[in-house]
Amino acid sequence: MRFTSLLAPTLKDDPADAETASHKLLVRAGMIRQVARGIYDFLPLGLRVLRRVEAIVRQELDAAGCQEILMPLVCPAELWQESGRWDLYGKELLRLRDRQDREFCLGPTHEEVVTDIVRRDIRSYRDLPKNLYQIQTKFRDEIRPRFGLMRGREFLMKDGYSFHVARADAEREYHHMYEVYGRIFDRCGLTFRAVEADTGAIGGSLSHEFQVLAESGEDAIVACNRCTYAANIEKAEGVVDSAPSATSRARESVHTPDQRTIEDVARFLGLPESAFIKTLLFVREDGLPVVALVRGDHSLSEAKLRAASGAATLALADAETVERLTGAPVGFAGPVGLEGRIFADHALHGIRGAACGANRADTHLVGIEHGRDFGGDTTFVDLRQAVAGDGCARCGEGKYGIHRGIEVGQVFYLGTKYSAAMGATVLDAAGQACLIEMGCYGIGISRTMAAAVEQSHDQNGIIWPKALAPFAVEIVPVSMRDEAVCAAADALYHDLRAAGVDTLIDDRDDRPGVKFKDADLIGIPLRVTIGSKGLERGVVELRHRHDGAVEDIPLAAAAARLRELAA
RNA sequence: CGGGGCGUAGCGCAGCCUGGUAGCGCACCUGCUUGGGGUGCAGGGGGUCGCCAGUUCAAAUCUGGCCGUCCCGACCA
Repeated sequence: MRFTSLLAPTLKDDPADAETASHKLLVRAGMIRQVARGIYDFLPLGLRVLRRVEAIVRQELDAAGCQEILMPLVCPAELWQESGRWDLYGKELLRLRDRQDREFCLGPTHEEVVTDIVRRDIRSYRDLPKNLYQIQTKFRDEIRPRFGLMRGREFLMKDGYSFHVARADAEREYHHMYEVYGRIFDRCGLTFRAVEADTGAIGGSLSHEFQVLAESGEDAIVACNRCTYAANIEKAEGVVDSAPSATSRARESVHTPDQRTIEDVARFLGLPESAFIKTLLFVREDGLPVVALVRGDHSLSEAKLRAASGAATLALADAETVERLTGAPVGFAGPVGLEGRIFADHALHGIRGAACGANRADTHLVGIEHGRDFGGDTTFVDLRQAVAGDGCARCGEGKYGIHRGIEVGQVFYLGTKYSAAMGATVLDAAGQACLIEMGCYGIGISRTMAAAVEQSHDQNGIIWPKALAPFAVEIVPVSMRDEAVCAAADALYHDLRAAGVDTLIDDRDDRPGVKFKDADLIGIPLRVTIGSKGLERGVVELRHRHDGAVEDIPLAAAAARLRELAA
């Protein structure tokens, strides 16, 4: 490709609306442009990178026995109503009506549609297993799109679905996909970790996320420093020392005017935060209130509460609901005498001498004791969000460290959630109808592109991993007005193209400094500079973007050398 | 949805407080110059100042509403 025919509008200044490295650099390098909030154009260079990620994903999936299909972006409401997600998915699901006033949505994921395919056309266990995937633009009307491609509303995603008769086979496929995902992200040149994950609203029972490690990541993940255990923080179980056991004492109520937060009340009463019972009220999607209790110095993992309470979604109760449930304004809730489904973290089991809200305005209780004052109808589960330094729940020896990650892929074992809701069955060998066992597997293609930039850039621009770079080699003729330089650059360009090396030649009539800056910004791995001084000695300069290493190579051997390096 | 910021030329910004002919840098066009890390000089084109209403002799500037966008929070296969 000649630079003069390429649309690559590079910018000197960071765009004012960009925060993260990938957002700034992808815009500056002329790869993407924002069209609307969370919606982007991909310009030629950006599209090339996107295609590279796609190609790797396709190759690995096809090699793993998956088949590519393409499902519609616009999906009929009926399918979503059948699975129940039309009502559960919330505003993230962009709904629209056609001219006949029929309801549709823009598909944010395709479990319903793919299950519909399978139930219509697969009748027999002999037709299984199948693993179907698509690479398609998705739309989710995110509450808060941000960070450029990292959390867009419209984005490119690979979503795949597996169908088996036997659960054991389905689980084997899950582990198979887990391996394939590792190969895909390895080939992309990314540093990542596969971590155990919450299954969230999509349901199912087993899930891993593939997290690209980067400071700017939106997710927190914990990893043991002794064993291989790693998990999303919302899922990770951590071992914590139990609270210093206080002596049992009589329950009494104390006047705590306007002391609402644990921090306030702890200071007011002169008690450690760990002596408090934090009481949080939520409302399930069906309106049922759910109460969570955690120790005052701990944070609640909503994902764990969601799992424990069997909720598809949970929302923190608003002030009005809190008053209705506790009879007190926000800030004075406590478990004593509270009705409803109550879940308490293990750390509260056997607690004594604790403090909590009294369910009365400006009042707290002290001397609270598990068993005596609360706990009769309380379910004790793990609700606490792990923190750095917690003991590892898996090996029992290591400690947790916390890392930031960008979720680029996730695999789920779904079981029969969708096949049951939508009646997807096959006849087994005995002629019995049985529900199909499903798995689903996603990769954020455009997000992977952004994650690569987050992980690999410097002050001057992007440093593309070889496998994702828009071109393998960039040729920079120092001057377009020097015939010998132009001839040599052109010859090399043609040799490389003939050898199948993706090559960009910067044939703009610009100063060399301009070309060097743009080359660094765009981030092609290999740069060949051809100038009159070098040509006099029969050499050109080869510069490696990733480490800045520079070497002179004979012009005559340049094509062969570059082909070797680019392979 | 709650809180905050911003909206002036393609990009980055000043001007707004204190109303009076719309400016700077980059980019772009022309000429010369320069040619191994964003050359230098000279000339030039380009803006209904987000939109609508109001106040005023006069609004980029003051007031109200709306829209867009960014950040924080709630949320998130």
